[in-house]
Amino acid sequence: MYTFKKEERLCSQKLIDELFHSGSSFLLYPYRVNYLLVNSMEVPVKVLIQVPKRKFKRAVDRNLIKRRIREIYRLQKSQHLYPFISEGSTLLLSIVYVGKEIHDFSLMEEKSKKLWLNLMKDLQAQIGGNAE
RNA sequence: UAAGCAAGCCGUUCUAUCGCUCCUGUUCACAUAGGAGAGGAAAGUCCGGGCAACACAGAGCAUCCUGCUUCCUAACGGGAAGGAUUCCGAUGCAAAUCGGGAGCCGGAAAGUGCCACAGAAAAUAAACUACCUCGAUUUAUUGGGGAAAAGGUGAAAACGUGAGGUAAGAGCUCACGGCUUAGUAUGGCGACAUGCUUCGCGGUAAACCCCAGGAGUUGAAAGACCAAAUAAACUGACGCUAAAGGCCUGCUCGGUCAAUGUCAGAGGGUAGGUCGUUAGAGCCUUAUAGCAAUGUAAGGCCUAGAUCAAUGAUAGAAAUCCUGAUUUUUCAAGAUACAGAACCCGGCUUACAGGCUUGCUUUUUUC
Repeated sequence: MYTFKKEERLCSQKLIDELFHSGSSFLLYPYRVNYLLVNSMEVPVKVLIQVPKRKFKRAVDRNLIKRRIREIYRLQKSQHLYPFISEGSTLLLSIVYVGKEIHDFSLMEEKSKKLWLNLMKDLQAQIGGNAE
Protein backbone atom coordinates (compact mmCIF):
# COMPACT_ATOMS: atom_id res chain seq x y z
CA MET A 1 0.00 0.00 0.00
CA TYR A 2 2.59 2.54 1.06
CA THR A 3 4.80 2.17 -1.97
CA PHE A 4 6.38 4.58 -4.40
CA LYS A 5 7.89 2.64 -7.26
CA LYS A 6 9.27 3.77 -10.55
CA GLU A 7 5.99 3.09 -12.36
CA GLU A 8 4.20 5.66 -10.21
CA ARG A 9 6.47 8.46 -11.34
CA LEU A 10 5.94 10.54 -14.41
CA CYS A 11 9.16 10.35 -16.44
CA SER A 12 8.13 10.30 -20.08
CA GLN A 13 8.84 13.52 -21.93
CA LYS A 14 5.78 13.05 -24.15
CA LEU A 15 3.38 12.60 -21.26
CA ILE A 16 4.82 15.62 -19.47
CA ASP A 17 4.34 17.75 -22.56
CA GLU A 18 0.77 16.53 -22.89
CA LEU A 19 0.05 17.30 -19.24
CA PHE A 20 1.25 20.88 -19.41
CA HIS A 21 -0.35 21.62 -22.77
CA SER A 22 -3.85 20.27 -22.28
CA GLY A 23 -4.11 19.72 -18.51
CA SER A 24 -5.91 21.83 -15.91
CA SER A 25 -4.36 23.47 -12.87
CA PHE A 26 -5.13 25.23 -9.59
CA LEU A 27 -3.15 26.78 -6.74
CA LEU A 28 -3.30 25.80 -3.10
CA TYR A 29 -0.46 27.39 -1.19
CA PRO A 30 2.26 26.17 -0.98
CA TYR A 31 1.50 23.87 -3.90
CA ARG A 32 0.51 24.34 -7.51
CA VAL A 33 -1.08 21.33 -9.21
CA ASN A 34 -1.46 20.35 -12.84
CA TYR A 35 -3.56 17.30 -13.71
CA LEU A 36 -4.92 15.40 -16.69
CA LEU A 37 -6.96 12.22 -17.09
CA VAL A 38 -5.76 9.84 -19.78
CA ASN A 39 -6.37 6.24 -20.80
CA SER A 40 -5.36 3.60 -18.35
CA MET A 41 -1.81 2.42 -17.73
CA GLU A 42 -0.49 0.05 -15.16
CA VAL A 43 -1.04 2.44 -12.21
CA PRO A 44 -3.92 4.78 -11.28
CA VAL A 45 -1.77 7.88 -10.80
CA LYS A 46 1.53 9.05 -12.24
CA VAL A 47 3.05 11.93 -10.32
CA LEU A 48 5.76 14.52 -10.93
CA ILE A 49 7.22 16.57 -8.09
CA GLN A 50 9.02 19.84 -8.74
CA VAL A 51 10.84 22.37 -6.59
CA PRO A 52 12.06 25.39 -8.54
CA LYS A 53 15.74 26.20 -8.44
CA ARG A 54 14.91 29.88 -8.63
CA LYS A 55 13.44 29.85 -5.13
CA PHE A 56 15.83 27.40 -3.45
CA LYS A 57 19.41 27.86 -4.52
CA ARG A 58 20.94 25.00 -2.58
CA ALA A 59 20.46 21.42 -3.68
CA VAL A 60 20.11 20.28 -0.07
CA ASP A 61 16.98 22.39 0.42
CA ARG A 62 15.38 21.20 -2.80
CA ASN A 63 16.08 17.60 -1.92
CA LEU A 64 14.54 18.05 1.53
CA ILE A 65 11.29 19.49 0.16
CA LYS A 66 11.01 16.89 -2.59
CA ARG A 67 11.53 14.09 -0.11
CA ARG A 68 8.88 15.48 2.23
CA ILE A 69 6.32 15.84 -0.55
CA ARG A 70 7.10 12.36 -1.77
CA GLU A 71 6.67 10.96 1.70
CA ILE A 72 3.34 12.72 2.18
CA TYR A 73 2.12 11.48 -1.20
CA ARG A 74 3.21 7.95 -0.35
CA LEU A 75 1.36 7.93 2.97
CA GLN A 76 -1.84 9.66 1.81
CA LYS A 77 -2.45 8.42 -1.71
CA SER A 78 -4.18 5.14 -0.94
CA GLN A 79 -6.61 6.79 1.44
CA HIS A 80 -7.33 10.12 -0.22
CA LEU A 81 -6.63 9.61 -3.90
CA TYR A 82 -6.92 6.08 -5.24
CA PRO A 83 -10.57 5.39 -4.35
CA PHE A 84 -11.70 8.34 -6.48
CA ILE A 85 -9.98 7.33 -9.68
CA SER A 86 -12.33 5.31 -11.87
CA GLU A 87 -10.97 2.20 -13.49
CA GLY A 88 -9.83 2.51 -17.06
CA SER A 89 -8.13 5.86 -16.63
CA THR A 90 -4.89 7.20 -15.22
CA LEU A 91 -4.37 10.59 -13.64
CA LEU A 92 -1.25 12.50 -14.60
CA LEU A 93 -0.30 14.78 -11.75
CA SER A 94 2.31 17.48 -11.32
CA ILE A 95 2.97 19.03 -7.91
CA VAL A 96 5.09 22.20 -7.86
CA TYR A 97 6.23 23.67 -4.57
CA VAL A 98 5.74 27.43 -4.85
CA GLY A 99 6.33 28.40 -1.20
CA LYS A 100 9.19 30.72 -0.43
CA GLU A 101 10.42 28.92 2.68
CA ILE A 102 10.70 25.39 3.98
CA HIS A 103 7.63 24.45 6.04
CA ASP A 104 7.30 21.76 8.73
CA PHE A 105 6.24 18.28 7.77
CA SER A 106 2.98 18.54 9.74
CA LEU A 107 1.88 21.75 8.03
CA MET A 108 2.64 20.35 4.60
CA GLU A 109 0.65 17.27 5.52
CA GLU A 110 -2.43 19.32 6.45
CA LYS A 111 -2.21 21.37 3.29
CA SER A 112 -1.92 18.35 1.08
CA LYS A 113 -5.05 16.79 2.56
CA LYS A 114 -6.95 19.89 1.45
CA LEU A 115 -5.24 19.58 -1.88
CA TRP A 116 -6.66 16.12 -2.53
CA LEU A 117 -10.19 17.26 -1.65
CA ASN A 118 -9.91 20.17 -4.01
CA LEU A 119 -8.56 17.96 -6.76
CA MET A 120 -11.42 15.47 -6.37
CA LYS A 121 -14.01 18.23 -6.63
CA ASP A 122 -12.48 19.52 -9.83
CA LEU A 123 -12.29 16.06 -11.30
CA GLN A 124 -15.91 15.27 -10.53
CA ALA A 125 -17.03 18.55 -12.06
CA GLN A 126 -14.99 17.80 -15.17
CA ILE A 127 -16.43 14.32 -15.61
CA GLY A 128 -19.94 15.64 -15.06
CA GLY A 129 -19.36 18.36 -17.63
CA ASN A 130 -18.14 15.86 -20.19
CA ALA A 131 -21.19 13.66 -19.63
CA GLU A 132 -23.56 16.52 -20.36
C1' U B 1 46.90 27.52 33.66
C1' A B 2 44.48 30.87 30.21
C1' A B 3 44.32 33.49 25.51
C1' G B 4 45.85 34.09 20.39
C1' C B 5 47.92 32.23 15.76
C1' A B 6 49.32 28.13 12.44
C1' A B 7 49.05 22.96 10.84
C1' G B 8 46.58 18.23 10.99
C1' C B 9 42.31 15.12 12.34
C1' C B 10 37.02 14.12 13.66
C1' G B 11 32.64 16.28 12.27
C1' U B 12 26.44 13.23 16.24
C1' U B 13 25.04 7.93 17.87
C1' C B 14 21.36 3.96 18.77
C1' U B 15 16.37 1.48 18.46
C1' A B 16 11.42 0.64 16.28
C1' U B 17 7.79 1.15 12.19
C1' C B 18 6.85 2.47 7.09
C1' G B 19 9.45 3.36 2.40
C1' C B 20 13.38 4.32 -2.01
C1' U B 21 17.87 2.67 -5.48
C1' C B 22 21.34 -1.17 -6.81
C1' C B 23 23.51 -6.23 -6.34
C1' U B 24 23.07 -11.60 -5.15
C1' G B 25 19.97 -16.06 -4.22
C1' U B 26 15.05 -18.62 -4.76
C1' U B 27 10.67 -18.41 -8.02
C1' C B 28 7.26 -19.40 -14.66
C1' A B 29 5.57 -15.04 -12.44
C1' C B 30 3.46 -12.22 -8.39
C1' A B 31 6.73 -12.10 -4.65
C1' U B 32 10.40 -13.08 -0.93
C1' A B 33 15.45 -13.58 1.87
C1' G B 34 20.27 -11.43 2.45
C1' G B 35 23.88 -7.47 1.44
C1' A B 36 25.39 -2.35 0.05
C1' G B 37 23.86 2.87 -0.28
C1' A B 38 26.96 10.91 -0.05
C1' G B 39 31.54 14.46 1.45
C1' G B 40 35.85 16.75 3.66
C1' A B 41 34.75 19.74 1.02
C1' A B 42 30.34 15.65 -3.01
C1' A B 43 30.63 22.96 -3.75
C1' G B 44 33.30 26.73 -7.05
C1' U B 45 34.42 24.65 -12.10
C1' C B 46 40.16 27.68 -11.31
C1' C B 47 44.47 24.40 -13.12
C1' G B 48 46.49 19.35 -14.66
C1' G B 49 45.62 14.40 -16.66
C1' G B 50 43.00 9.75 -18.28
C1' C B 51 39.11 8.55 -21.84
C1' A B 52 36.35 9.88 -26.53
C1' A B 53 35.19 12.27 -31.22
C1' C B 54 36.86 15.54 -34.86
C1' A B 55 41.20 18.10 -37.05
C1' C B 56 46.43 17.60 -38.47
C1' A B 57 52.62 16.98 -44.69
C1' G B 58 56.58 20.49 -43.15
C1' A B 59 57.89 25.49 -41.76
C1' G B 60 56.74 30.47 -40.30
C1' C B 61 53.56 34.42 -38.24
C1' A B 62 49.77 35.86 -34.85
C1' U B 63 47.24 34.83 -30.14
C1' C B 64 47.25 32.88 -25.22
C1' C B 65 49.69 30.74 -20.88
C1' U B 66 53.97 29.96 -17.58
C1' G B 67 58.47 32.56 -15.33
C1' C B 68 64.45 31.86 -8.73
C1' U B 69 66.78 26.52 -8.37
C1' U B 70 66.72 21.26 -7.77
C1' C B 71 63.58 17.30 -6.94
C1' C B 72 58.52 14.62 -6.73
C1' U B 73 54.63 13.25 -10.07
C1' A B 74 50.82 10.37 -15.35
C1' A B 75 50.74 15.69 -15.41
C1' C B 76 50.22 20.53 -13.27
C1' G B 77 49.78 27.17 -12.60
C1' G B 78 50.19 21.50 -7.39
C1' G B 79 53.71 19.67 -3.60
C1' A B 80 58.76 19.03 -1.01
C1' A B 81 63.55 20.82 0.04
C1' G B 82 66.67 24.91 -0.84
C1' G B 83 68.42 30.13 -2.58
C1' A B 84 67.71 35.42 -2.75
C1' U B 85 64.45 39.48 -1.05
C1' U B 86 61.49 41.19 2.84
C1' C B 87 58.58 41.49 7.73
C1' C B 88 58.26 40.24 13.08
C1' G B 89 60.68 38.58 17.59
C1' A B 90 65.07 37.19 20.71
C1' U B 91 70.41 37.86 21.86
C1' G B 92 74.12 41.64 20.98
C1' C B 93 77.57 48.18 21.60
C1' A B 94 77.53 46.87 16.59
C1' A B 95 78.48 43.46 12.79
C1' A B 96 75.89 39.33 12.94
C1' U B 97 73.46 34.84 14.70
C1' C B 98 69.02 32.14 15.96
C1' G B 99 63.58 31.34 15.69
C1' G B 100 58.91 32.28 13.21
C1' G B 101 56.29 34.14 8.89
C1' A B 102 55.21 36.49 3.51
C1' G B 103 54.78 36.18 -2.05
C1' C B 104 52.39 36.29 -10.18
C1' C B 105 60.83 36.03 -7.42
C1' G B 106 63.17 36.33 -15.88
C1' G B 107 64.79 41.35 -18.19
C1' A B 108 64.31 48.73 -16.62
C1' A B 109 72.31 48.17 -18.57
C1' A B 110 67.90 46.40 -26.20
C1' G B 111 64.23 50.10 -27.51
C1' U B 112 59.54 53.13 -27.06
C1' G B 113 55.99 55.21 -23.76
C1' C B 114 54.03 56.95 -19.01
C1' C B 115 54.88 59.17 -13.92
C1' A B 116 48.11 62.54 -11.22
C1' C B 117 48.24 66.72 -7.49
C1' A B 118 51.96 69.66 -5.52
C1' G B 119 56.57 71.57 -7.03
C1' A B 120 61.48 75.73 -10.17
C1' A B 121 62.18 70.92 -12.17
C1' A B 122 59.27 64.02 -12.88
C1' A B 123 64.45 63.01 -16.77
C1' U B 124 68.90 64.67 -23.84
C1' A B 125 67.32 68.17 -18.35
C1' A B 126 65.45 72.43 -16.07
C1' A B 127 66.71 78.17 -12.44
C1' C B 128 61.19 80.15 -8.17
C1' U B 129 63.72 81.85 -3.55
C1' A B 130 68.53 82.03 -1.97
C1' C B 131 74.21 81.61 -4.00
C1' C B 132 78.44 83.30 -7.44
C1' U B 133 79.72 86.51 -11.44
C1' C B 134 79.62 90.24 -15.62
C1' G B 135 77.05 94.60 -17.10
C1' A B 136 73.10 98.71 -17.07
C1' U B 137 71.53 102.49 -14.40
C1' U B 138 66.88 106.23 -11.67
C1' U B 139 70.85 102.87 -5.97
C1' A B 140 67.29 99.16 -5.54
C1' U B 141 65.82 97.60 -9.41
C1' U B 142 66.84 95.26 -14.06
C1' G B 143 69.46 92.15 -18.13
C1' G B 144 73.11 88.17 -19.47
C1' G B 145 76.01 83.99 -17.76
C1' G B 146 77.44 80.07 -14.11
C1' A B 147 75.60 76.53 -10.64
C1' A B 148 72.19 71.78 -8.63
C1' A B 149 75.10 72.14 -3.07
C1' A B 150 70.62 74.92 0.67
C1' G B 151 64.95 75.89 0.87
C1' G B 152 60.11 74.18 0.25
C1' U B 153 56.82 70.22 -2.82
C1' G B 154 55.91 65.18 -3.54
C1' A B 155 54.80 58.27 -3.44
C1' A B 156 59.53 59.30 -5.75
C1' A B 157 64.30 64.85 -6.62
C1' A B 158 70.02 62.20 -10.18
C1' C B 159 73.39 56.84 -4.53
C1' G B 160 75.01 58.19 1.07
C1' U B 161 78.96 60.34 4.45
C1' G B 162 83.52 63.00 4.65
C1' A B 163 87.51 65.53 2.24
C1' G B 164 89.66 67.96 -1.93
C1' G B 165 88.31 71.37 -5.54
C1' U B 166 85.91 76.21 -7.18
C1' A B 167 84.01 82.83 -8.29
C1' A B 168 80.06 79.70 -6.36
C1' G B 169 79.28 74.61 -7.08
C1' A B 170 78.66 69.65 -8.85
C1' G B 171 80.81 61.61 -8.70
C1' C B 172 84.14 66.85 -11.05
C1' U B 173 88.15 64.00 -8.20
C1' C B 174 89.55 60.92 -3.94
C1' A B 175 88.51 57.67 0.60
C1' C B 176 84.90 54.61 2.95
C1' G B 177 80.09 52.51 2.31
C1' G B 178 75.20 50.85 -0.49
C1' C B 179 72.95 48.69 -4.81
C1' U B 180 74.34 46.86 -9.62
C1' U B 181 76.69 45.04 -14.94
C1' A B 182 80.47 42.15 -17.13
C1' G B 183 84.78 39.14 -16.43
C1' U B 184 87.39 35.87 -13.30
C1' A B 185 88.85 32.44 -9.02
C1' U B 186 86.92 29.22 -5.15
C1' G B 187 82.61 26.38 -2.99
C1' G B 188 77.78 24.26 -4.47
C1' C B 189 74.08 19.38 -9.15
C1' G B 190 71.89 24.36 -9.25
C1' A B 191 69.47 29.04 -7.73
C1' C B 192 73.46 31.39 -5.32
C1' A B 193 77.50 32.72 -1.85
C1' U B 194 82.53 34.76 -0.96
C1' G B 195 86.98 37.33 -2.97
C1' C B 196 89.41 40.34 -6.90
C1' U B 197 89.08 43.51 -11.33
C1' U B 198 85.65 46.44 -14.03
C1' C B 199 81.05 49.27 -15.75
C1' G B 200 77.03 52.03 -13.98
C1' C B 201 73.44 54.62 -10.35
C1' G B 202 64.82 57.39 -10.19
C1' G B 203 60.25 54.35 -10.73
C1' U B 204 56.90 51.49 -13.82
C1' A B 205 57.17 45.11 -17.56
C1' A B 206 49.44 44.01 -13.98
C1' A B 207 52.03 49.90 -20.50
C1' C B 208 54.04 48.21 -25.12
C1' C B 209 58.09 45.22 -25.53
C1' C B 210 62.45 41.61 -25.20
C1' C B 211 64.19 36.55 -23.56
C1' A B 212 63.24 31.29 -22.36
C1' G B 213 59.73 27.26 -22.22
C1' G B 214 54.83 25.52 -23.54
C1' A B 215 49.69 25.25 -25.86
C1' G B 216 45.06 21.65 -31.93
C1' U B 217 39.43 22.02 -30.79
C1' U B 218 35.34 20.18 -28.12
C1' G B 219 33.54 17.60 -23.56
C1' A B 220 30.05 11.81 -21.06
C1' A B 221 24.38 16.29 -23.51
C1' A B 222 31.80 12.93 -25.62
C1' G B 223 31.04 8.60 -28.22
C1' A B 224 29.55 3.15 -29.66
C1' C B 225 25.41 -0.15 -30.35
C1' C B 226 20.15 -2.21 -30.39
C1' A B 227 15.64 -0.44 -32.04
C1' A B 228 9.01 -0.06 -31.60
C1' A B 229 5.16 2.98 -33.88
C1' U B 230 3.95 6.27 -37.92
C1' A B 231 4.26 8.96 -42.79
C1' A B 232 6.27 9.47 -47.67
C1' A B 233 9.55 7.35 -51.14
C1' C B 234 12.10 2.34 -52.57
C1' U B 235 12.15 -3.27 -53.45
C1' G B 236 9.58 -8.02 -53.82
C1' A B 237 5.26 -11.18 -53.87
C1' C B 238 0.14 -11.71 -54.46
C1' G B 239 -4.24 -9.90 -56.41
C1' C B 240 -6.98 -7.48 -60.27
C1' U B 241 -9.61 -5.90 -65.18
C1' A B 242 -15.56 -2.92 -65.45
C1' A B 243 -13.57 1.27 -68.15
C1' A B 244 -9.48 4.48 -69.64
C1' G B 245 -3.65 4.71 -70.54
C1' G B 246 2.00 3.71 -72.38
C1' C B 247 5.03 0.05 -75.22
C1' C B 248 5.59 -4.44 -78.61
C1' U B 249 2.46 -2.85 -83.84
C1' G B 250 -1.35 0.76 -88.29
C1' C B 251 -5.67 -2.60 -86.31
C1' U B 252 -7.44 -7.21 -83.35
C1' C B 253 -5.88 -10.99 -79.90
C1' G B 254 -2.00 -11.76 -76.66
C1' G B 255 2.08 -10.11 -73.72
C1' U B 256 4.14 -6.38 -70.72
C1' C B 257 4.54 -1.72 -67.84
C1' A B 258 2.30 1.76 -64.68
C1' A B 259 -1.55 2.99 -61.22
C1' U B 260 -5.01 1.45 -57.26
C1' G B 261 -5.30 -2.68 -53.19
C1' U B 262 -3.17 -6.43 -49.62
C1' C B 263 1.13 -8.64 -47.46
C1' A B 264 6.29 -8.80 -46.69
C1' G B 265 11.25 -6.68 -46.84
C1' A B 266 15.30 -3.36 -46.66
C1' G B 267 16.91 1.48 -45.33
C1' G B 268 17.27 5.55 -42.18
C1' G B 269 17.41 5.83 -36.48
C1' U B 270 12.45 9.11 -33.74
C1' A B 271 10.11 7.16 -28.75
C1' G B 272 12.64 3.92 -25.72
C1' G B 273 16.77 0.92 -24.24
C1' U B 274 22.06 -1.19 -23.68
C1' C B 275 27.22 -0.06 -23.26
C1' G B 276 30.53 3.98 -21.95
C1' U B 277 29.62 3.67 -15.98
C1' U B 278 32.06 2.40 -11.40
C1' A B 279 38.52 -2.47 -10.20
C1' G B 280 40.82 2.53 -9.97
C1' A B 281 47.65 6.82 -11.49
C1' G B 282 42.05 2.51 -5.90
C1' C B 283 42.10 1.73 -0.39
C1' C B 284 44.35 -0.53 4.21
C1' U B 285 48.56 -2.74 6.92
C1' U B 286 53.71 -3.85 7.31
C1' A B 287 58.75 -3.45 5.68
C1' U B 288 62.23 -0.45 3.18
C1' A B 289 64.95 4.03 0.39
C1' G B 290 64.83 9.40 1.08
C1' C B 291 65.72 15.54 5.31
C1' A B 292 60.90 15.66 2.85
C1' A B 293 57.23 15.59 -1.17
C1' U B 294 57.29 10.61 -2.77
C1' G B 295 59.01 5.83 -4.55
C1' U B 296 59.65 0.32 -4.15
C1' A B 297 58.22 -4.58 -2.24
C1' A B 298 54.92 -8.07 0.31
C1' G B 299 50.13 -9.26 2.22
C1' G B 300 44.98 -8.15 2.54
C1' C B 301 40.28 -5.70 0.78
C1' C B 302 36.14 -4.57 -3.03
C1' U B 303 34.18 0.20 -0.89
C1' A B 304 27.31 4.40 -3.83
C1' G B 305 26.04 3.96 -8.97
C1' A B 306 20.84 7.06 -9.67
C1' U B 307 19.21 9.03 -15.05
C1' C B 308 14.33 13.76 -13.97
C1' A B 309 17.68 11.36 -10.82
C1' A B 310 17.77 6.50 -4.67
C1' U B 311 20.47 7.42 0.04
C1' G B 312 14.14 9.30 3.22
C1' A B 313 9.89 10.10 6.94
C1' U B 314 7.82 9.55 11.80
C1' A B 315 8.36 8.25 17.02
C1' G B 316 11.54 7.32 21.23
C1' A B 317 16.30 7.33 23.78
C1' A B 318 21.47 8.98 24.37
C1' A B 319 25.65 12.51 23.65
C1' U B 320 27.45 17.61 23.10
C1' C B 321 26.63 22.93 23.25
C1' C B 322 23.98 27.20 24.86
C1' U B 323 20.18 30.08 27.69
C1' G B 324 17.19 30.49 32.14
C1' A B 325 15.97 28.76 37.02
C1' U B 326 18.09 26.31 41.02
C1' U B 327 22.24 26.36 43.46
C1' U B 328 26.84 23.05 42.88
C1' U B 329 23.85 19.04 40.40
C1' U B 330 19.41 18.85 38.99
C1' C B 331 15.19 20.68 36.01
C1' A B 332 13.02 23.17 31.60
C1' A B 333 13.16 25.20 26.68
C1' G B 334 16.20 25.50 22.37
C1' A B 335 20.18 24.19 19.06
C1' U B 336 23.60 20.12 16.65
C1' A B 337 27.66 23.52 11.23
C1' C B 338 28.91 23.94 5.95
C1' A B 339 26.52 21.29 2.73
C1' G B 340 23.92 16.43 -1.48
C1' A B 341 27.62 12.07 -5.80
C1' A B 342 26.11 12.29 -11.74
C1' C B 343 32.46 9.53 -16.55
C1' C B 344 36.83 9.02 -13.37
C1' C B 345 41.32 10.68 -10.95
C1' G B 346 45.51 14.51 -8.90
C1' G B 347 45.51 19.41 -6.96
C1' C B 348 43.96 24.55 -5.77
C1' U B 349 40.26 27.89 -3.77
C1' U B 350 36.03 28.95 -0.88
C1' A B 351 32.16 27.49 3.27
C1' C B 352 31.99 25.14 8.16
C1' A B 353 28.29 24.52 14.91
C1' G B 354 31.31 21.96 18.03
C1' G B 355 35.46 18.90 19.56
C1' C B 356 40.58 16.62 19.71
C1' U B 357 46.08 16.61 18.85
C1' U B 358 50.78 19.10 17.88
C1' G B 359 53.92 23.51 17.47
C1' C B 360 54.91 28.74 18.42
C1' U B 361 53.96 33.48 20.99
C1' U B 362 52.15 36.25 25.22
C1' U B 363 50.36 36.27 30.32
C1' U B 364 49.81 34.10 35.29
C1' U B 365 51.27 30.63 39.17
C1' U B 366 54.81 27.20 41.39
C1' C B 367 59.82 25.17 41.77
